[in-house]
Amino acid sequence: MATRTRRSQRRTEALSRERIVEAAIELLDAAGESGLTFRALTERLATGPGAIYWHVANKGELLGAATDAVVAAALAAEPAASAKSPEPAGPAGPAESPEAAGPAESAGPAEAAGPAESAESPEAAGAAGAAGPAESAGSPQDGIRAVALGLFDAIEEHPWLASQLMTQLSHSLWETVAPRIFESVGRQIRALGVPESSWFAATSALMHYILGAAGQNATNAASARTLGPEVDRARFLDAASTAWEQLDPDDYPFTRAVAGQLRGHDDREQFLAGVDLILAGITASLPAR
Amino acid sequence: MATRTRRSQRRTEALSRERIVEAAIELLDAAGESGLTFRALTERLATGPGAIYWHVANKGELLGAATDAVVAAALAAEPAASAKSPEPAGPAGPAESPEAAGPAESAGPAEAAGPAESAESPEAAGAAGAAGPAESAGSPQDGIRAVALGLFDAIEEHPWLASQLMTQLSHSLWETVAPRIFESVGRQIRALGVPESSWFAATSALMHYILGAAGQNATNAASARTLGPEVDRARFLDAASTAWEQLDPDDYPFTRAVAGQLRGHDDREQFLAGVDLILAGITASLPAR
DNA sequence: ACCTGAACACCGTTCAAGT
DNA sequence: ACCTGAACACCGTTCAAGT
Repeated sequence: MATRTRRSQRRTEALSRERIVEAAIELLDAAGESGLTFRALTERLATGPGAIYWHVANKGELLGAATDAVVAAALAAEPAASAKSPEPAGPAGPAESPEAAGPAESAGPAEAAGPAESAESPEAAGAAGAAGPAESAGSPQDGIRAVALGLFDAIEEHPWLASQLMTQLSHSLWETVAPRIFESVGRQIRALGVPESSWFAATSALMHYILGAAGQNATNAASARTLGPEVDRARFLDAASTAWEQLDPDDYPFTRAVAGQLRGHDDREQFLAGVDLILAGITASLPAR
Repeated sequence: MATRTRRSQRRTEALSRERIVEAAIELLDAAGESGLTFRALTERLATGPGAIYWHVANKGELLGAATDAVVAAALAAEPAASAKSPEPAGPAGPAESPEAAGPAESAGPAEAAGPAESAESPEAAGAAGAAGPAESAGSPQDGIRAVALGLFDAIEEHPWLASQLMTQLSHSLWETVAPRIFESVGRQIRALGVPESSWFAATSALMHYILGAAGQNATNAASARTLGPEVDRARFLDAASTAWEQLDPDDYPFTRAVAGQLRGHDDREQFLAGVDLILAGITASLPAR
């Protein structure tokens, strides 16, 4: 049974690119990258493949649009590209408007980001104002941590996102999602007092770390989920840690020594420690105040 | 024409897991991840799919084996797991021996790594000896740069590697390739004088950055290659840079300001600058000597 | 302008059968 | 023990045809 319309499909509101992207994100979240299929999509949207191809060029473009929508939503709480925040969805990029905000958010495991909101760059202080409900700390460091955690959480909620951002980062994504991330991270770098000649290098380094670490974490989480439906994150780390402890002592002395730290570590904490490490490197090479 | 045996296939030496992995790497290098097909594999090896499935469980395992082989080769010049370097290929891991060295190396663009070889950790100084033909510098920093460049080059030569390492990093890879990288990077971290309690965090941060940055770079290089068969890397950066310069000034002031640096930058140099940034952060938080 | 759905070429994987 | 190759279920994409 349940062959059709798991979703009570009114199917009044005509097909649109937005609806297709929304459905694609839902499928990706539910079943990973292999879950996004034109067959599954047509069933969920109650159409034929031709209808989808009328709105979307191919699967790659659809993946790109889904990626952009989720990243935009993740950075929306941030002061990134939101000088005109109240309006529904102004066309942010130059070419093909990128689907507005993200659907399928659903506030996952109840706790969500935490800090967020926070700092605008000092020299443009008038714009941000005191609108934050929470603490709204001020330092650029806090701003960077907030952006980093925003992406970290988005990738954890949408594990397929890591692969897209890291390695599918096609031409079109370079022109839509890369600027979003660069802008959010870079404003804080600028606020930190980094000299302009180092902006690109510092921002790139941070972005690479953030995507790398968040991606790895999401993969581990996904692996853990696959092993057993629940309980399992600790079990996964425990298994990996045990395997490391059994490596050849001559070939892998360091890895064996570090196996215990693998077992005990908290992903989120470790992630932020890495961010702070890079921030320490950046501030250490800052010109004298 | 040319339907069969593009490769003059003697086909005497029986099929083996090694030959299959070797052929898989060749296909991946030649045509990317989508180029690895059981059909293409059977043609190149002059067999049927059943023969391959007798040696290999499925495509995922084959990808994992290819990944492990290439990473092992990339780190082989390093002092990682090579206490017994002359011997052909001792079984390094505990389970399923990992294919020995990498085939398909072919010394790409004639120049290759550069530094490499270099330092063993000080407290085991006797083992390394003065065997290096080149400069063989000594500092742990140089060691880390060498490991980082080794992986950077491997990913550039095998662009499919990034995606495997970043997001396909399945259970089995955690137990074969992750320790290789951890060991190579971690020994230098230890030699740097980082306190043991921070080994895991520091090594992880570096590894995430290395994989993230190298992966991004490989993707860009691949995108550039797709646009035009040659010339193109500069053209690709130029196009992206121009697109960034045309972003909305209100929404993307930082990204616009940094577009010029995107155009001019050298991937390799930028990559090493990021490594040094993290090293600066690590040494900055070192306990007083 | 927008949608339908059969059809095409291709994919990973299986398996009865051979040697 | 190792290999063959037809067959199966599924995939992305196309396209003549409808409204």
